[in-house]
Amino acid sequence: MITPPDRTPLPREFFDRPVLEVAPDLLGRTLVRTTPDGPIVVRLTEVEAYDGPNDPGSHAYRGRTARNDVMFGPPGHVYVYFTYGMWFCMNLVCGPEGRASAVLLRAGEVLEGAELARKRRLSARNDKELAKGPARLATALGVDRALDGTDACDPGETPLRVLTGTPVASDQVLNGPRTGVAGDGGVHPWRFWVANDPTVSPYRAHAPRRRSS
DNA sequence: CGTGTGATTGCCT
DNA sequence: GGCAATCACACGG
Repeated sequence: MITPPDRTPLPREFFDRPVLEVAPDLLGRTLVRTTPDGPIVVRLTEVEAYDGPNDPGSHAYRGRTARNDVMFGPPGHVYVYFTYGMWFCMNLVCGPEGRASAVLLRAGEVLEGAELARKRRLSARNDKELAKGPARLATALGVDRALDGTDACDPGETPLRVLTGTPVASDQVLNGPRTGVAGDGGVHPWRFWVANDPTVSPYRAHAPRRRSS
């Protein structure tokens, strides 16, 4: 018998903890994106931790700027950034406030609203690919910079929130090097994913760009 | 299946 | 000016 997922929103205290505690604890949780056309619901299967100014892989490593401002704010808020000239990726800010740590949401399994996600992810060959990768996840959910700084723990209307869901047992959580992170930041095994889950994105080591002629 | 490369813009040095 | 917390597609085995 299948236990229905718990639909209680995660409180701000959940995120007001060290990012290395929060990141694995997010796996299996339920991400809800509210759109005018209806909700899109995703079960989180892959995340990465970024630990503020002490982490060379973090956007906050070189201090506060206009882009990463939200990371330095209170936990439970959404940090969205634009990258490679085309894509958005989303994070949830963790505690303590001011440390500028955050969890990058990298992949998930679409539980509801797959038909809405498919309209934004026309190249997806099947439903497992709808949110397999951080930019794909953001695209599937219709997340862009308009959501940067929004509060995922607001008790009222929120475009994005996280529910208790059914957290993954710790022996089903694997970890390894972060994807696409260059230099010293690549040494930290701060990518966390659900074992044997087909919606987890393939690992890609960081590849420096070559000059085109 | 794998590897290689072009796309495209904003950010930071 | 260099390059990024990426993706899609082409091509070869």
